[in-house]
Amino acid sequence: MRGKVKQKLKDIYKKLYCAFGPQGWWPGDSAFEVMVGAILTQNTNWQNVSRAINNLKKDKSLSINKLYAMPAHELAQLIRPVGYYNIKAKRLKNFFAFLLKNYKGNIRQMVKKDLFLLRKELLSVNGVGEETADSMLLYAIKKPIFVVDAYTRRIFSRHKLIPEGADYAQTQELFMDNLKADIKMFNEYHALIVKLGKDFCRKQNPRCQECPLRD
DNA sequence: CACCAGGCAAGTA
DNA sequence: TACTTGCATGGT
Repeated sequence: MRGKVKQKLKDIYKKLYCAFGPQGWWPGDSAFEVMVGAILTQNTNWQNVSRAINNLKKDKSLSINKLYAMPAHELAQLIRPVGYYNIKAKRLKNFFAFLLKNYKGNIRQMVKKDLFLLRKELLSVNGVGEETADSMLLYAIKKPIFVVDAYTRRIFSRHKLIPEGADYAQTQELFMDNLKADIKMFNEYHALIVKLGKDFCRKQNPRCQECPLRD
């Protein structure tokens, strides 16, 4: 019975990968940039995040020391395109404070830490929730953890692999309990789910008929 | 015009 | 515990 689920998850991955190819996530020049992007992208599209990050680069302030020292209202203006810019400026600052206090601002020092201990620490930062924490862990410091988002729950509950209204942990367990902990595959799988969701599963999207998962 | 995008925390009952 | 609401820009 469980074997069927494993096979189904593998098949879906294969179909997505064949249909869309590797997505090459996460765009970013450094682990720090990826982590900043993880907070900026909350409930927003990547194009807007890209603009905000370009603003930070153009201002030569994309470093923890510069950003931590910058007044919140000034940071907020630079990240304006992402929306929710006031609250996200605070969230970034909370995260920087955490990074400075616990790791001397050095992300390399996080890598040694136990995965689930580190996850718990990240979740203690106000503004870092489960998806943001897992995105940081998988995409910034290459830990084997599966990232869940709204698309993941929608698509996999419709395919009856998780119950309707399954929570984050339950959805994550579907993948972590039934797939080998392969960092590269987790990376692509989540990105492919997002790609599928964006292109085929939006409300009012007539392309649903062409969905690669359709039988 | 409506609706959505790679969420999260705080408030309410 | 389980809903609801605020946060806000930019694309379709």
